[in-house]
Amino acid sequence: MYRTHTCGELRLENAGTEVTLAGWVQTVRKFGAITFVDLRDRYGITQLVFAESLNDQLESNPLGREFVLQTSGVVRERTNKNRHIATGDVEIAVSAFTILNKSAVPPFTIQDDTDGGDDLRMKYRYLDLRRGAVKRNIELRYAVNRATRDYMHQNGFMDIETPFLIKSTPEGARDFVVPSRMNAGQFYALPQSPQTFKQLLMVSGYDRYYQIVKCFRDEDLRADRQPEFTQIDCEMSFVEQNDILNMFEGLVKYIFKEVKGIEYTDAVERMTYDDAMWNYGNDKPDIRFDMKLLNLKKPNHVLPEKKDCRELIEGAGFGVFDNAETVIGVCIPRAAEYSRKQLDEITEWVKRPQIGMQGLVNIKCLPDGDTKSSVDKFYSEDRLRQIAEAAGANHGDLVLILAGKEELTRKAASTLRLEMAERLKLRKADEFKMLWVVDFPLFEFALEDVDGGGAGRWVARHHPFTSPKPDHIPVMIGNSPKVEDLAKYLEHPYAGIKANAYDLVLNGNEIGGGSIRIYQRELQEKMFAALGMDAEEQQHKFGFLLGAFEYGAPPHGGLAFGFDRLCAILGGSESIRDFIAFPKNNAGRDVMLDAPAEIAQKQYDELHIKPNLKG
RNA sequence: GGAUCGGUAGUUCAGUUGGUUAGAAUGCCGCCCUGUCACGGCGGAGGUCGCGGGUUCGAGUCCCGUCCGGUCCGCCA
Repeated sequence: MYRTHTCGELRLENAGTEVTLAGWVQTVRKFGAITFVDLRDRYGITQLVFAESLNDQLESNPLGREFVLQTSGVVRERTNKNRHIATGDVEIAVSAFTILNKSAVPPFTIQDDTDGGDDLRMKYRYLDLRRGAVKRNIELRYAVNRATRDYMHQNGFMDIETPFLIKSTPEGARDFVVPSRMNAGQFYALPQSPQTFKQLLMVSGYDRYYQIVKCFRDEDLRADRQPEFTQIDCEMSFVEQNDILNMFEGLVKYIFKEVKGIEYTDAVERMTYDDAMWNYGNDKPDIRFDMKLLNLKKPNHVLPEKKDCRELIEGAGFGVFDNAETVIGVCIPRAAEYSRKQLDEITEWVKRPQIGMQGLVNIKCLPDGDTKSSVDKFYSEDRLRQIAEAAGANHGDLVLILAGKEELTRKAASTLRLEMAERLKLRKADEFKMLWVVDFPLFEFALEDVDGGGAGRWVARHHPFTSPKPDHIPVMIGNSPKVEDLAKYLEHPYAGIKANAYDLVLNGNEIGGGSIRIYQRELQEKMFAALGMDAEEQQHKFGFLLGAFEYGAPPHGGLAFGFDRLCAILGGSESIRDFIAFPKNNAGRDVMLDAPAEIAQKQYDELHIKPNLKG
């Protein structure tokens, strides 16, 4: 028997018992004739004491960091207790020890505050995973997994596995493909999600399905995006949108309770996409703080008009505002005291290429009620005060105003809002606020081909299986089935046909999204046609689904959560990498394996492919 | 595809207008130390300044290229 206890479980009441422990050497502290060793495993750290009588043995078998050590001895109460660790009341008076394995000196310290950089940690990920900080993330991930499975099981959902080797039907993201050896010249694709399979399972009558499943997308990465990532994928039959929203906000609340011990009792607000864009410039607003955007110009067909604020800025002869497509203000609470230097710094920040604004106008609402602005010479103090009031500013607040092209300005205002909230420490990692964003547009216009002379095309904002809102279905099926007419109806990307689609947003992060699906063949065909697919292509790509819809497909809908991201947010981190045991880097590489890598010529031959490398 | 920051000892970093033998902390090795737990004290070893080219009497430092890593935009739900 290698061990009788773990390194995390011995307490004062175990004093006097003979135990055997096994673990890794965290530190060796030689103190004159006696030697202290901290022995670590997954469960904790226990102090070993080697008395003088063992010195000869230690001399011939010296211990080093990360050696694997088995040791026996009697548990005894410490004379000097350590209050920082759970086992701090006791220590093991070592009577015998065996070095089970030696270790090279690790390239970084195995501690929460390691001295290792990210690159090195990823290369030696198996050592990094020994660190408490990473271990706690992996444990949190398992806790979220377990809570999810509990909740889903309690609510009658079945976990059904779906295949990883499927057919490439690129609609949104680029597919990862796998060459087939037995079918020369043909390829599988790895699923971007089990979307069509879960819909087929609904047709098959498995009316509550879920899966915690790997998905694959061959797109560029970010701190919160990996090429292979995990979703909590769910689908239900005989449900309306509200049934789904209720069921899955319930899931997240259950996870909060089980994993974080947080009773999330508030109702989850439901906000339309249009309202989110109007008030926050963003379809995943962080509503832990207010700071709503003030639209100072009627947005040009971009959003349904809520309130015409033009009179506040028009007629002053300030060309920047007069000529801009959009003018948007953000009220920054308690920031009127910002110095010229600070304002210049923020101005430079919005002028960075990533933001791309030309400049930044400010209005200071001074504590004494006076108003001071960078555009004093164009606007009367009364007018400035009116603008500030419309932005929700009180004495002591600062209003920042951006002007320019609609989409750029809205995005910049949204980013500025988040940045200022970050600086004001309004985005607290231990505060959680959920939000459903509903009524997304069914389509959006992809500009990808426009620069190259193409006309652009309509694509599904969510995916092509999303149902339009019921009162918009006639537009699809009725009198305007043609793409041209549809395009005419959709004058601009933010309006037009709305979908029965919804996202769950947590602290400004999209953690899940889904939709009520199309379940009638005719409507699905119209949808495909709207996306530019002719009958032949529809049959080739999705014939199996259209066929299934002819055999009694029930009304159904569902959603999928980004599991890695959910874990990262619950763990208070922006990056999902530390919540994945073996993640890939920015360029999609596994630096530990050094993958991807070249394959042997024999493998190319078997797969009937050859590389076509330029240069 | 683009922007931006970084690459100097095992590790994390400093390194002045270009100027003697490139430093600190930590880790590692040796010696001392009987209650440490970030132990302490003394000593020591450890460097292709990412790589290639250029400017210069002289380059860690300036210029060009390239590779690697971080973050972001495009892309992606």
